[in-house]
Amino acid sequence: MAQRQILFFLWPVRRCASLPVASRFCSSKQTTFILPQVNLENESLLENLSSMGVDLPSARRRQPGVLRKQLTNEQGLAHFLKSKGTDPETIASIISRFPRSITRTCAHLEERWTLWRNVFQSDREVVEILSRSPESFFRSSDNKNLQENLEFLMSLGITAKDLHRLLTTAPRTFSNSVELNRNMVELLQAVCLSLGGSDPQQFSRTIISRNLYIFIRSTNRIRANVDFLKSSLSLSPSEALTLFQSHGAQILDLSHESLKKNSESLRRKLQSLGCGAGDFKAMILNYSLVLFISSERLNEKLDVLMEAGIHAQQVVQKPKVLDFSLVSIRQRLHHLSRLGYDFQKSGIAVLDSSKKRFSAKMERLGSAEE
DNA sequence: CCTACCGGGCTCTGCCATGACG
DNA sequence: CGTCATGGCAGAGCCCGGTAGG
Repeated sequence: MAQRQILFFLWPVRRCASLPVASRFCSSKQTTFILPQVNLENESLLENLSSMGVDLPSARRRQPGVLRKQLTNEQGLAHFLKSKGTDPETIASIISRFPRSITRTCAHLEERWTLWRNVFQSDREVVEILSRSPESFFRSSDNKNLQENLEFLMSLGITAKDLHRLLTTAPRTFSNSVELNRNMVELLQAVCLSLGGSDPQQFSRTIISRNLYIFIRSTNRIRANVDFLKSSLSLSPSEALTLFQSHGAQILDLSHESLKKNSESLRRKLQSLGCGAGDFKAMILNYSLVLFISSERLNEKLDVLMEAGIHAQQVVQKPKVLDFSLVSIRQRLHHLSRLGYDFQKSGIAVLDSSKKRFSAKMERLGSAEE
């Protein structure tokens, strides 16, 4: 505690203001000693925001500097958002979560909105994304970059539908610099070429379509994961090309440490169940998303399946059954065991089906007994 | 009727560090 | 120096149904 106070004293004043605990400390006599005027918040701005229902402590914690500005456009922003169909509570929430939004001019907002509307069918859609993630819309003030981004993304030849999915799912992609997005595409194409692929354009399109988060990951992460999967599974170039263009595209955005951890854990687990390196590889190639599941959860799922008399080999061949929740898996195993279902004879595919299909199957099995 | 295969839907923001800039 | 813009990170699944072909 004593150390924290010393730190506050040594830090520049703005650091204090970004910490909730310190705000009182900063406005006390200590502050006037360090920096007299500059640190003052704009009282009329505070009143304005407050009357709009903005959560001031939250705004202060996030972007303290905005509250000290003399020129802001909160009224213009509110009016603008309202005209697009945003309700007052949402507007307040947007400002509370991304205060810098009130520094944008009306002309800027109008322009940016028009650019977004190139991709979205209605104002309603944009409002939904805005209320979900104000930062995605407001973090950058560079409309020219946004324009170039749109042109760049379209130049990749991704379909209008995929562009829409991309920006609905990962709106931050819009606010990345074009260079950053371009770097990612170039990385993907380089990966394709290094694997002897013949169509790097198509390769990158496919990965983007299958992994909508790709642009909000760092190229370092993607590169590290690509290299790790290639080496840890000893993938041949064509195996790698196939994997990354199918379900493997999605596991690229796992944090590198998690990917390694989950991967090692699964390898050990399979080993303990009597499976070899070939089985490990086969399982990943069959359904690489098993690497998404945390090691504890995955181990538990495997244990539950083994206890039900299923062989590890069967799961290796059909890892998609691990895609279902533990609760679902347990329930289904319970139902099946009551019917005396024989997994060795009938396989485990029954576990990998929708609720509707599973129930229908149960009914057929049930009535067949009587 | 059945299964295998496949792809899609949901959703993923909010925070921090750092360099640029005035 | 303060503020802004930008890059990067943590966290860690589940479920549905179209369709081809037996």
